[in-house]
Amino acid sequence: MARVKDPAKIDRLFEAALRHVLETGYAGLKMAEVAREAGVATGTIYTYFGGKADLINQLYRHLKQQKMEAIMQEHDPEAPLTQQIKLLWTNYFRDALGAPVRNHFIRQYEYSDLLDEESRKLHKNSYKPVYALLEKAKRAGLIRQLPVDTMTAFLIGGANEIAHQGFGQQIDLQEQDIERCYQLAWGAIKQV
Amino acid sequence: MARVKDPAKIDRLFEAALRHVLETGYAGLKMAEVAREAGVATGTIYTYFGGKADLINQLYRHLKQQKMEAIMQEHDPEAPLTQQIKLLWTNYFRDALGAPVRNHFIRQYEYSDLLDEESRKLHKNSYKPVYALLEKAKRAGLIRQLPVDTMTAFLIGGANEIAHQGFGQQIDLQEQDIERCYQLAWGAIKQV
Amino acid sequence: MARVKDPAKIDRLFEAALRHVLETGYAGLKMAEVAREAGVATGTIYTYFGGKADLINQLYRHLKQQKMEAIMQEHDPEAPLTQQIKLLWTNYFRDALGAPVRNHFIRQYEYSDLLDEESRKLHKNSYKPVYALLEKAKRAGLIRQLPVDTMTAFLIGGANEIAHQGFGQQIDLQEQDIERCYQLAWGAIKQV
Amino acid sequence: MARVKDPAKIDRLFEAALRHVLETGYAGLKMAEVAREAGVATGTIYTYFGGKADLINQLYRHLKQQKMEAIMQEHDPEAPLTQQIKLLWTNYFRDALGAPVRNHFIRQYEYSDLLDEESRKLHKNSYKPVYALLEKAKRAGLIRQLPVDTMTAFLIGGANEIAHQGFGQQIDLQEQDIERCYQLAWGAIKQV
DNA sequence: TATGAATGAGCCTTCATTCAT
DNA sequence: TATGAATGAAGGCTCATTCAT
Repeated sequence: MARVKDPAKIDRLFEAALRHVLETGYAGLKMAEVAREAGVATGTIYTYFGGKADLINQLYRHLKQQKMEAIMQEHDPEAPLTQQIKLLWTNYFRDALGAPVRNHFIRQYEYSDLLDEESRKLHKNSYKPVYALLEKAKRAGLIRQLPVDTMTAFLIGGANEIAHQGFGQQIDLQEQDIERCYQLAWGAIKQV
Repeated sequence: MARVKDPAKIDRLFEAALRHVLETGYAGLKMAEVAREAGVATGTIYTYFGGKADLINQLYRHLKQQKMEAIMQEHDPEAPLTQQIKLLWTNYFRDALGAPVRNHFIRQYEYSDLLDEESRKLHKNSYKPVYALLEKAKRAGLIRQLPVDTMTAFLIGGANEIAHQGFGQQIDLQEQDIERCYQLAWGAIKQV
Repeated sequence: MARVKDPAKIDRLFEAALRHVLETGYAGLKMAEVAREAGVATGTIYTYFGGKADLINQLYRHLKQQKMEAIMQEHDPEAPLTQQIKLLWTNYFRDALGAPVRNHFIRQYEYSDLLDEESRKLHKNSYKPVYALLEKAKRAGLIRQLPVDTMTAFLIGGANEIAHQGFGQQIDLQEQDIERCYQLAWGAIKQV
Repeated sequence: MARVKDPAKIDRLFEAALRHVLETGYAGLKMAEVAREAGVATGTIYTYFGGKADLINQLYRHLKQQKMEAIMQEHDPEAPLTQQIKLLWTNYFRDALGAPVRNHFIRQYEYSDLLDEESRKLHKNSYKPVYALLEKAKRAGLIRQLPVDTMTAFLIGGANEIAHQGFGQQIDLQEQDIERCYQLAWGAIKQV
């Protein structure tokens, strides 16, 4: 009988929230504006979300999940390790440049104390497959014998930096540019 | 004849503002709280700063200048290029880890539209010496033949990433850790 | 589907604003107090008015329109000119004494730079019918051959002065007093 | 030994206060701005005046006294009554047009509750000579047999109105204009 | 006496949230 | 469930007054 919650509204609310929260920050984000841009009444947000903090947390988890899926795209655990590393790095890089707003948001809130328990858990788990892969590669002597989190930092640091620098601009990398960038990243961690 | 403006107040206001703005964001930063923590009355802030935006801009320039000085510390333009690069990178890395709050703040506002003209100019100029150095190294065939901004991204990306991950935690790197990290960074850009 | 805007609130806000603005002046008028006296929350004012300046402008136009209607009450453009003048003057006088607060407010803000374009236009237009009537009377030789704005000043000056002096007191003029006062006003402008 | 209060500063403070209080109202008047325009430090005002209210009261009395002197200029209690009335009216009119700012200020605060006892007393006394003169003229059958305050209202109302309308503009009345205006005023009260 | 930095109460306005419809 | 008017707490900034110099 009663109308049911409308998933399309949630998406529109997510979009509107994301569009603004990076420009204004959490405290500057206006619920009324999010509502207006999503085409719903102010009060309606509270049917879908517990409040501002909940909206941001749900948005975080929504985007984080998208990003994790993007990175694991076509991943084959049976493939050679170097190939797996390259695929994951390339996925990460493409995603960082292709969805800079989403990635900027995730980085911004990753370590903020706005995130609730559930969001934090998701974040923590997101590193696991990468760390596991690098541990294998270490044992295989393919990469340097350094802590995996350090090497991860250098792998994704360059990608994040380029995304950060190009934030707001149109970036149009060719396949060969990606290949070159990967060589930089790989040059950093590969066993010498 | 009257009380004279007290520069120490400015420093205390800077400290208090920095301490809070990263936790709360610009919109969440409360002038009254900054004042209270700096040990002055609310209104006193406005004797030293034009308002919230001006406080943040002056803070940005203050910290950016500190960072630029830290990076150029002991820099010798006559030294061998590889040595110069290593010194600058090491300075950058030490600073990123040693003053994570300051660096986080700078990165946060670097591309925000809160920065005024003067602040933007400072930011723009900050890259010049590094780019110039890398151009020389490229011509000397010491590093890859890639755009200097791309290589810069991979140089500082790892450092930023580690600082970002370790934000809020106590990081205690040994000299040899720094050396190892530099090898990662240098491995990324060095001519193969 | 939601609560609907309540025009009665506007009236209550007008009343409260008028009650205070003459005592305190514009800068001294407190929005919170206006709201409290109107029986609404502070923020509610901003549902109906753009802010303090807008509240005062809308109040001005509201009262000015009331006053204009009061003056033109029962005006008959076909009636003899002297009769028209007498009617308008009497209406003006009755209104000045009967609604001294309203009239004081209008005079106070009439030439202030708080008035926006729309309010100024209203003010400007309000003189037109009186000036037109006096011009006709001049051509008919009924009144002195002097500029109509000068004569208008003497017509309404006495009325305003009495209202001004009696401001805050209870004035209870009899019909014959009004008649006598009109004789003073008419004595000033009538052709000798 | 100690320097003594400087009368020139008082004048400059009066001037600055008068210049602003009409534009902004009492609550909008800024002590710091008055001080700056008078060329003294903010705190110095408090050497000369007890505070904002005292500044305005002293200013009122200062200006009121100036005005009373201007009106009584060349007054000769032995002269014929009609001549005395004409002189006082003319003085009043010239003063209203010649010092519109001063007169506007006086009118504005005349009935405000900002005035202290001393100021109120001065105001009350200022009417006495005019009322006495009109009483004599009434007894002599020169003017209408109406209350003197009513007739006073019509005498000065026109003058005030013209000053009010011309407020802020340059008014340049010729001698003959003044004569004509007096005829209007006299026409109102003279015995018919 | 003069200065102007310092104080902090106070006010306009905003906006997350609630609730009558 | 959807709406948007209503609420009122909170924050940036101002400014009369004080006071150290």
